[in-house]
Amino acid sequence: MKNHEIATLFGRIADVLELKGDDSFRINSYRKASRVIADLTEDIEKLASEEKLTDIPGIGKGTAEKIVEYIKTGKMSKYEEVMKGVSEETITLMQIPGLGPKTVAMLNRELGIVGLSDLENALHEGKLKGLFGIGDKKIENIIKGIELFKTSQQRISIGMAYPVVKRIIAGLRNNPEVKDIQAAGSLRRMKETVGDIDILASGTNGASIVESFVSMNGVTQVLASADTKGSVRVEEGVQVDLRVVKEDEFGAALQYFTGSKEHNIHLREIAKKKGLKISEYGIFKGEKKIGGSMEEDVYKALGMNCIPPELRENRGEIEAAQLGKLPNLIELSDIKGDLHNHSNWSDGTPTFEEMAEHAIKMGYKYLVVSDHSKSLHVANGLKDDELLEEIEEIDKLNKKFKGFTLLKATEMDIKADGSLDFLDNILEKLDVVVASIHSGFKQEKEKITERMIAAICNPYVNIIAHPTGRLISKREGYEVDIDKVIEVCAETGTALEINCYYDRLDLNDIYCRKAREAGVMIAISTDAHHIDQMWMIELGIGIARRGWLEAKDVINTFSVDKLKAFCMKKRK
DNA sequence: GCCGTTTTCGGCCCGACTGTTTTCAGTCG
Ligand SMILES: Nc1nc2c(ncn2[C@H]2C[C@H](O)[C@@H](COP(=O)(O)OP(=O)(O)OP(=O)(O)O)O2)c(=O)[nH]1
Ligand SMILES: [Mg+2]
Ligand SMILES: [Mg+2]
Ligand SMILES: [Zn+2]
Repeated sequence: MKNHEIATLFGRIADVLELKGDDSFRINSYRKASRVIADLTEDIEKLASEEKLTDIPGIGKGTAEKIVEYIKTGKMSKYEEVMKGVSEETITLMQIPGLGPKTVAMLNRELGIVGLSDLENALHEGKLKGLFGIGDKKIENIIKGIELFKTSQQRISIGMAYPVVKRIIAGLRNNPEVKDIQAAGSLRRMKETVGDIDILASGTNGASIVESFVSMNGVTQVLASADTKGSVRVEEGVQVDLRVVKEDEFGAALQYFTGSKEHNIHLREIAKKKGLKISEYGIFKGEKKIGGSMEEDVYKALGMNCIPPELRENRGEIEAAQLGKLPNLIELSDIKGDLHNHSNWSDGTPTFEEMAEHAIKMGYKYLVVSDHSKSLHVANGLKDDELLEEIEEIDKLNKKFKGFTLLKATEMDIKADGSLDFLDNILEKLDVVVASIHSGFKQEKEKITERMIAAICNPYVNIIAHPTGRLISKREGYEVDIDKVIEVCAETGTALEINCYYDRLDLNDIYCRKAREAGVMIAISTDAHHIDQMWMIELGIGIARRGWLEAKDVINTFSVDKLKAFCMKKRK
């Protein structure tokens, strides 16, 4: 798919136009186009051939033409044109905190600064002094910004940020000045990666709260500290921003600070058309404040139900809310079991007993034991006789439980040649069959898709695990025609997994939404190899909610009998 | 550059902080 390339090009055009001082609204349009294309689940070439490009909100005549040109010729003349005489390095300079397009352009014009090393040299030689609009403090700021830029890390998985934010909030609650406190930003929206951690607190003594914040354990660097806000870096490397507001502003501030930016802008536009004004301080009619202590005030004022944070990406949730058609999103308490877990029979650490004990503690009614299969030597995959033995063990153990069942399963390898690791005479003895790809990542898209489809068409295969194979911190997924996979899953009654492991989160939110729209059932599974990974089901719930899933779309909201029936149905 | 049941032209979210700013531009969230 060329989606990613085209989105990148529009983003670049926006950057360069900004540098050149072009109209900010036009720049915004390119940014918006870039974003909607990146979010698209359809292949943009397909949409172009059907002349449906301008149906996409944010894509008009101009951008549509540029897309078509790129698809036809592999080039976008607007891009080539604006990039003339501009270096990529110069664009990167704008990422330095405190350095915006105006300053970078000026430095380039006046001192011929192209990249970071030029800038550092110029600073060293004191060349910035005396330039228009640059004083000592500005220079100081740029030096700090460069340091911050050099040491800042990439976006991290929400799974890494999650424990950090829990720890910080628990710590700050010890300060009695804190009335209300909650995570906001991308973390509250459960976005798969977060750029920073945003926390909102309320109370009258902001200084005390910020003081607790910057002096808490784990802080390695204090980036800012004032009466109503603080910003630190913690030992995990991530930046944490705290804002403190008055109690009666908490709702409006939480709405603002949760974002997303695009969601906020869209809401504010609607408010404006209704003669209202929304800001982080409240909802206003003229001078009069008409709400803002509760978050839902903001949505109520616009005639909407409160939109769940996970949906707030400006991907149609505002329109749905206006029509009263928000989905009834799945919740953690709907989950009755975990559908992908490893024991010490393959590469996991827990015994069956330990797994069951923990599952029961989590309120589950069942747990799927899905150890690896024989081809996966590195993971100590089970051979036929070992799997048969495992089945016997589990059957024995199950007699001890009341209202809880360990389900017999395998995570069967889909081998590089497309064949499966067990024959039907083994598979028929299992309750659930999970299948997944662990090899041949570099194969052609057609080949990988073919392997996947073959597995999906096997009447014993119920769930395809980590369907794209991506690892958030390490690699893109393998090339697979996800549209085709979704289509065949829908036809065959095969479920797709949201793998909850923090570095996978695969399916992601947008594929998940797409699968649901196609009528594919979803399994939310942790793929836990240790007991202490089972909490990650919370991450998967976040992804599911971002994918607009309701409880009825998810097979592990089913009772054990209904789940078994779901699996058996395919065999008939 | 995009968009429209009050508009096909004239808008496009709103506010805080900083600096060398004398009335505001640039940057950020
Ligand atoms: N109204 C409005 N709100 C904004 C704007 N920029 C940021 N916000 C709000 C919404 C964001 O979710 C929130 C926190 O800002 P962040 O830069 O931390 O963004 P966010 O957490 O969404 O993403 P991140 O993962 O940190 O990159 O502030 C803006 O330009 N206008
Ligand atoms: Mg953030
Ligand atoms: Mg932030
Ligand atoms: Zn697994």
